[in-house]
Amino acid sequence: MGMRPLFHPKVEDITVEGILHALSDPVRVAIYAGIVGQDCSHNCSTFLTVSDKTIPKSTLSQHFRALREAGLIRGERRGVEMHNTSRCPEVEQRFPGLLGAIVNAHTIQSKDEARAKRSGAKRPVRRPAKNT
Amino acid sequence: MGMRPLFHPKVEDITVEGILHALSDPVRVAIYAGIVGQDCSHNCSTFLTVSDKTIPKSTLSQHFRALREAGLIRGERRGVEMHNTSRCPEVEQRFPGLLGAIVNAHTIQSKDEARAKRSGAKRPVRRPAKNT
DNA sequence: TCAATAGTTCCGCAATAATGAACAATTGAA
DNA sequence: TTCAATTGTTCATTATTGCGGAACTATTGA
Repeated sequence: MGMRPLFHPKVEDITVEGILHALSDPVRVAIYAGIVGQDCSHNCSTFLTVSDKTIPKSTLSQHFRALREAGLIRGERRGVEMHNTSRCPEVEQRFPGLLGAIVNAHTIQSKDEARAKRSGAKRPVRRPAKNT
Repeated sequence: MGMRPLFHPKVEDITVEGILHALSDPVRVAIYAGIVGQDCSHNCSTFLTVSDKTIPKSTLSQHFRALREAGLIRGERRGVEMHNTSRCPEVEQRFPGLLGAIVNAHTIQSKDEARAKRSGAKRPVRRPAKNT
């Protein structure tokens, strides 16, 4: 079986559920934040490890697919590697303020976690870890 | 086994992932929107059907639990039934603008869907349905 | 032509989610 | 008190989704 062509939803087909689901995963937000951060491109292998955890490339591939199919990023094959860009403007047009609020919330949380870690507190994580 | 006491995370333990995950489910956003809408209370059985689909009560119970444990709502036993209130203010304090943006985005999407339905278009749903 | 590089797909197993059935808790009536 | 009705929860089973190793595809450069 060959590789199927990359699917990208049209702006009007992007759903809130899709976006929330895509960004409810720590690895995916990390990836997404990375892509949004440097608004230029970004290829996959930049994200081989997220928060001290090595993500297998097959898993990474799936995560990128999830982000793509949620309409959050646009992927383009550039020779042997991928060129990923954020679709922020489009999403912003459809759901104003949504992405900003999410990214912002994540920033807040990261700072909190950093502070908690420094003070040695072991905050219980609500969303149960998926595997060990 | 008796019924365990209802668990509610402290504000500072509420996570973005938790919130996004909780609200990435159509049934749960519907429930949550209902509770936020009439800012007074709301009991479970008001939500027996969501978008032409009857949700079994055991499933509903789990959904309420998910919302509770994500820190989105507060549940209180009032005799035989439940009294659910939104924890909006608290969440707003921790993640300003987040809930507003999500609810707003959902409103936009609902209107789009209604318009699409009127014009008879069958828009593909990106986030695949979980069952059937 | 072939090795190296970068991602993707396939597939088995693990983790999550849905839900019917049995159960628990509270209320009100007899 | 005792019991039926009501409301929600828990358990057990099944279905769905997600992870990740191994094999594969596609492209580039030597």
